[in-house]
Amino acid sequence: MTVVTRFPPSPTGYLHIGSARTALFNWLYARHCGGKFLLRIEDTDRKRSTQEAVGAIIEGLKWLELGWDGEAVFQSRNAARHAAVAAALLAKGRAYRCYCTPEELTEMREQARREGKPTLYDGRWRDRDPSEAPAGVAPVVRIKMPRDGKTTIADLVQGEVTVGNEQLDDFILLRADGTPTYMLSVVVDDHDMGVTHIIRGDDHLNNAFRQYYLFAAMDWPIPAFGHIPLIHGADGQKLSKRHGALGVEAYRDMGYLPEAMRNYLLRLGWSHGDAEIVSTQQAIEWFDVAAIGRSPARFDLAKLESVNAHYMQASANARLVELVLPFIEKRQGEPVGSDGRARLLAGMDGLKPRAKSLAELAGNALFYVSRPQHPLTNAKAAAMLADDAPQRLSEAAGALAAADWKAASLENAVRAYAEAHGVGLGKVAQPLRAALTGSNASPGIFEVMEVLGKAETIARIQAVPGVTAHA
RNA sequence: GUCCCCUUCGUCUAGUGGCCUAGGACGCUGGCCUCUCACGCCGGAAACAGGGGUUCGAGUCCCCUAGGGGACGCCA
Repeated sequence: MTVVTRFPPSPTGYLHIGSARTALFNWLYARHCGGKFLLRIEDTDRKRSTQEAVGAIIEGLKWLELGWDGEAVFQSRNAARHAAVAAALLAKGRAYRCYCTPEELTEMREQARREGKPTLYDGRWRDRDPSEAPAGVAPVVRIKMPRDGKTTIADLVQGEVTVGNEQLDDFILLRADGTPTYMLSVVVDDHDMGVTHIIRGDDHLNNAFRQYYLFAAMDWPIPAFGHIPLIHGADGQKLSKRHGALGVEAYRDMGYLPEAMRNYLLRLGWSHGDAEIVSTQQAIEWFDVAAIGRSPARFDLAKLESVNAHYMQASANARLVELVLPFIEKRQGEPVGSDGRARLLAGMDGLKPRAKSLAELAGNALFYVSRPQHPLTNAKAAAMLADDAPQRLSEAAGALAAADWKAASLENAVRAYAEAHGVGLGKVAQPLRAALTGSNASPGIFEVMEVLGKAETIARIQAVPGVTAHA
């Protein structure tokens, strides 16, 4: 049997982080089994679905590099088919028309709650003769669910879950206006698309029991279910926009790499022994729904950053330059020239172990594309330029001018200068750092000089107020 | 209110009755390295929610309590 999984977002917003993980798991499982991963846009709620949301979701999946097989299915286009299935169920006697008004249903629920009973539809039209139908009320179509006994689902993640059938009411298949409900649409589409494994958030666990009987009523094979726990915010509460339930594009814009995002999301709920850094290839090989944990996980930005830092260090310098460019250009408001790009590439080895995100990398790399402006805004760096620093810089510039322009020889020159004047290396290196980078923290200063080149280095030193032209 | 699910360091987790004086990772922290900041390396603090069973033996199995989450729509 070929495994077929699907990801069915409703296009009412961006692709948020929990959905992204669900998509990842479905994608991994399909790839692991050599099966298919399908995308279905559940746009049956015409009022809330938007074209922008469809675009955002597709962009999000593409960014995460979770490719789907075949064309995306738009659920709204299958409405006629869904209605036909409801009609078939009606003809088979597995469904019936219900003439209750919304007000009547509300009253029914309120009373049930008052009496401490489950707030479910009581089946009052299940066996009533259609001739009793009130005039002027358009009926809905409801499925006939079993009235007693219990139902057990062997969930791939949760294990065996049993519920009393009295908890399952005759839910609506077709609304009064003839349009299908979610419950009908998913089942019909999952069947028609040949879905074999439904892996989704455990907020759908209850729905599985209802859908189970809908498949059964049509004599369709019942797919396997795997309900994964939801992701919570750092405070343990439901993930909301305040703490992490951002669209994946927000994480992209914060400067996280897609492979880091995948690795982080993978470890949120799934594990393989002590493995932390798991390549996508390795994940496909190892992934198993049974290894997904059953308790909800909290979203932890610090860990994401750490994983991201790992993948940044593993990235090729040229790729990092391309990825960081937009961040730098956004910060300085103008394009980076070819000199700047060349410096970024040459300096990347020193830059990348110092950043956990592309945004941070951009901030640290700014000095390579534009000169520090005096007076420096960085107070600590400004302090390094005080007192006798200008004199040291003037003299050091002289020592530098004679050196071969390589980090090692530049270092030798500065060390020799410091020794000759009886000062620590830091006394010279720190003013140089402030002069060249405008900051008190940077890659190794001799590496910086090499990358900047002789002319630029000397120019930046001479730009420091109080430094006398020497070289 | 009814039903379902969950509960190991702050966080993500390993653990499937003895290998656990509970392991790893992030974070925190002490140190080393050092031109700064990182990286890296070495070390530390830090958890089986509580209570009953079952068993020679329980983090691992059962029950109860507490806490957390989810679902109860003519939304998806």
